[in-house]
Parts: sequence; structure tokens; C-alpha cells
Amino acid sequence: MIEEKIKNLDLEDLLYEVELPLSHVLMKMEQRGIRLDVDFLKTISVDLTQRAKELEKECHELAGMEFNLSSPKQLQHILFEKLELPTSVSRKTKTGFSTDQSVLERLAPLHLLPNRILEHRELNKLLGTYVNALPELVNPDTGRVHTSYLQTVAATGRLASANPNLQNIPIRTERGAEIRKAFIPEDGHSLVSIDYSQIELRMMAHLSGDEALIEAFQQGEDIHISTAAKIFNVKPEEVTKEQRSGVKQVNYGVLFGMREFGLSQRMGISIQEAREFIEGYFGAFPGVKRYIDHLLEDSRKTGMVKTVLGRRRPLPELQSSNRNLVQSGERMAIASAVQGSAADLIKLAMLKLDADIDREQLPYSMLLQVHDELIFEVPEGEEEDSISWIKQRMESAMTLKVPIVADAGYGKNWLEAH
DNA sequence: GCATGATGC
DNA sequence: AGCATCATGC
Repeated sequence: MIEEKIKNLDLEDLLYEVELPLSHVLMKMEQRGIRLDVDFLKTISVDLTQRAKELEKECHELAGMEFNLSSPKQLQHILFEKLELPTSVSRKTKTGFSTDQSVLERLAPLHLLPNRILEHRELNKLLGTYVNALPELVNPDTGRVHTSYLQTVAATGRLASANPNLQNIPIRTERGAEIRKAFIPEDGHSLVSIDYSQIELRMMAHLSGDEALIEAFQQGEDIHISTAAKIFNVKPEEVTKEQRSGVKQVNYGVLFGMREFGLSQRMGISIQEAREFIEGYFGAFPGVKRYIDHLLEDSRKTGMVKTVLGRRRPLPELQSSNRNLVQSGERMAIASAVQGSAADLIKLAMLKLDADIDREQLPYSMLLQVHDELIFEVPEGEEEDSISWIKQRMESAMTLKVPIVADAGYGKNWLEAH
């Protein structure tokens, strides 16, 4: 029996106190939806389509022939055979040489074509996945888009969002970020966005109990600067931008179980330098090293990894005789413990927020969850009050060994609120 | 249906 | 380098 199995795996609290009640909260969020400014997207679409056409023409001229810019196979032929650009910067895929972003960036100094392809890919992605696709998904009855939240597809316990996926709306590039302006509040309302600050690193500090990392968070300073100061044994004000940026990548690399090779690829440094970076990190934060060693040992024995709320992820890879499979399983174990525990935290916050909004009969609507961020719709004039009310609950959803901090903003669209 | 490459956290 | 979804080519 399934109930018997849940009881035996000690998953009763997670199911009955978290996931099932959460399903009701998610249903309300899906039904409420979020308003979309379709006219605004139509305007963007015209501009982007025009520019994409120009780029297509230019690419054909640069290549000396017509080809499908969206076909990696055809592009591979143009770049590496027709134009004879070096394949040395490209890794091998099953079908030949890769033409992904990192490869095109490395080819850019040698020829104009790679840059134009990069821009064209960005525009095509924006048009196909967001600008042209989102208006099709507006419900004519509500004038809003209604995503579906999936509770059972992510191995870590994170939520997923589909049809449309509102958890991967662009923000990084200027053109992409424009799309967020199309997500708007109901008349007389504002959008409020509150996101956890560096929640996964804080979770690592909590899980590992590393004294130096905990101390760094308790100081409330820029975590990447304080870790850089610790690793390089200098004062925080002496940390260079380059040092901070390197340490930031290592900080996040630790969460994903990075190894020398991965870090060297990512940072564009030698494997030897990457090894020194990682040794420096674990030297400065020995508690993190001990935690990871213990987690991996424990996961290997039990064949699974658990989050703070006891959510389980089976990892049979750890018991494989294939070294690559084991190493991949080890990265999954580390990532799952951290990511899954952060997912546990925001789920508790969502339950508390929903219950208190109901109990106090507040006019706040929870609209979206984006892993470490919640977006609400609140009446105009109540932005500041709602922010402190929500922030307080998000920051106290669990008690960790480090402070939990959430940053907030509000505005007349999602970009402004972020 | 798989491979590739884009987007997000 | 971990976790996802979506579009496109073939």
C-alpha cells in the first residue's frame, strides 16, 4: 500500500503538511494567473522580427550562400568547412562540432558571422518562446496567462512551471528584460516581487555548519567579497573585481559539486589554477569540505540524499562501478541537498503566507513562484505595507544557523518590481 | 523521438 | 557545473 510505504519512508509530514496543502495554494495561483500586455508584445514583435530579417540577410552574405540559421548542422558546415574557422575552440558533439554560445564567442574575434549568429539566436529565442508565444496563451475570459505548476517532475523537489513556463522569463539581456514589462498588475494594483538573497549559499552555510561561512553571513556584508578576503588572506576592501568574480563562481560551483575541470572550463583558467582555487576555498571553509565528504559517504551508503524536510532523492549512480557515473551522482547529491532544501524553505513560506492572507483577509494575491522569488499583486498604496508583511514571513519560514534575507521591490510591471 | 541550443534559478 | 521548459532541425 502507498500509505504504508509513505509511513515507512517517514514522508508523512512532507506529504500531508507540505505537498498536499501546497497543491491547493498552487491551484489558486494558477487560477488567478497574471495579466499580460499583449499590445506591448505585438510592438516588440515587429521590431525584433525586422532586426532578425536584417541579420538573416547579413549572415547569408557573410557566408557567401543561403542557409538555415536555425540549423546547427548547416551552421557547422558554413563555419568549419566553408569558412575554415578553427575547430580547436569547439568541443565535439555526437553530430560533429558544437556551435553553441561559448564556441561562437571564441570565434567572434576571427570573423563577423559568429556575432551575427549569436544576435540572431537571441532574437529567434525571444520571438519564438516569449514575444509571439505568450499572447496565444492568454485566456480570453480572464485576459491573463495561467501557468501550470508541476510538483512531481523536478528530482530535487523544486517546482516546475509549464504552458507557459513563467520560471524562465528573460532578464539577463536588455532586449530580453523588455519582455518582463509585459507582465502587469490588475488596474488599481501593483506587482510586488520578493526574492531570497543568496538562499542556496545560506543553505550551504546552515547544512555544513561551517563557522567561517556562517560568520560571513552574520556580518551581513557582500558574501563574495568576504569569502575572497578569507581565501586570499586580504582585507575586504582590498579584494579586486577579478577576485570577487572568481570567488563568486567558486561559491556557486561548490553548490553544484564542481571539480577542477568544470571550474577551469567555466572560468577560462588552467586546470592547475582551478585546483588551487578549490583548495584555497576548502582551506578557508573546512566545514564545507567536511560536510560534503560526510554527505557523499552517507549518500553512497544509503543510495539516496535527503533535504531538511526529509525529501528523498534516490541516487543509484553512487553505487555504480563507472567512475564518471559516480562523479555525476556526487554532483547531484550535493546540488539536491542544497537546492531541495531551499525548495523546502520557500514552500513553507508559501504555505504560511497563504494561510495568513486568508486568516487576516488581506487583499494580496500570490501570483508566481520562481524558485527563490515570489510575485504578488497588491492594491495600489499598500505596496510598502505588504512588502514588510510578506518579507517578515519569508525570512522566518525556517530558522537556520544564518540569517535569511529577502529583497523586495514593486512597480507597474515585473521588470520594475524586480 | 533525439540532439542541440536558447531561457531561467 | 546542478535543476528545469521550449523551439527547432532532422
